[in-house]
Amino acid sequence: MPELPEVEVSRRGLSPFIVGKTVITAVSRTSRLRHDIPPDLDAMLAGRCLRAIERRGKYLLFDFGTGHLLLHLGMSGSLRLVPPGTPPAKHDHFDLCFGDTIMRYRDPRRFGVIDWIAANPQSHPLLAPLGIEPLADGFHGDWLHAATRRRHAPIKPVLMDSHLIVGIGNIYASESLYLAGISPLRAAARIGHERCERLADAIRKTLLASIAAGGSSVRDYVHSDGGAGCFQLQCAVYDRDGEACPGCGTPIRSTRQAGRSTYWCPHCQT
DNA sequence: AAATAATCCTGCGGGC
DNA sequence: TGCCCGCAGGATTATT
Repeated sequence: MPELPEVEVSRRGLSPFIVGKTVITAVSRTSRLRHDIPPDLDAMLAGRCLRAIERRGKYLLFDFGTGHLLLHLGMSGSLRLVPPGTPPAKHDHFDLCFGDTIMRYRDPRRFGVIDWIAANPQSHPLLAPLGIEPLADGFHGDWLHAATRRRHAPIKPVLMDSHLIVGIGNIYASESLYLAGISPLRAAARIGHERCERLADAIRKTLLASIAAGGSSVRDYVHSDGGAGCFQLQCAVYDRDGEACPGCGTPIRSTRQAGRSTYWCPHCQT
């Protein structure tokens, strides 16, 4: 569910309320998400002060100085702050309890990840293979062009390959390609330099716009499912099969690529 | 090697 | 009303 913007908004929304505070206790209510949750998390975290919350791709890293709490929201995960004493609901798998608030992790499908990293986060097996950050300075048309010369798969699933670029999920892949005017079916290696420039810009714009849309309305309730109606920038093509393209009126089409739904305008995107 | 399918899990909406 | 099916914003693993 959450792509890079949702994770970044969660990071920004949570930070003012819990950075600088000390963990009273950490509570796990399930043993296993995508991987086993370390059973000794409470021992690692109790009494430790949260220094910062960082983000790498769709992962959140809670820096405690002595190590990092690694958290991934998977397909259905969300984080929120609740008052102490709030009873957990179904699928509320993990609490990070501070003196005055609880950061509560909910994940019905349990595709998420919670882990403790004692050493350098860069060397963690889930983080080490990750690709470039699309909002970093190094991500631009030149880079994208060079990185895709040997990729003959359609550009859409290539954009979603986290070993190449992190953070672009199924929604923003379709939306970015629409903004760039590039067909999701086009082989990545057959997109020229100028269009790679446009695509890199489109990705950056799409992600930043979504962060801005979510960031303004998140306060003590941080979520990624659009529950309060404050999230998710209006999509131009995603989930709009058959509707009129906002640019030219041609019906939006959909198909499946690498097992995921894709949406595009066959007139505006070539 | 690179690209696709199968997989982990629960919930929800549509069709009957 | 309920049942069955397919699908869901991720990412790894196995298979062609």
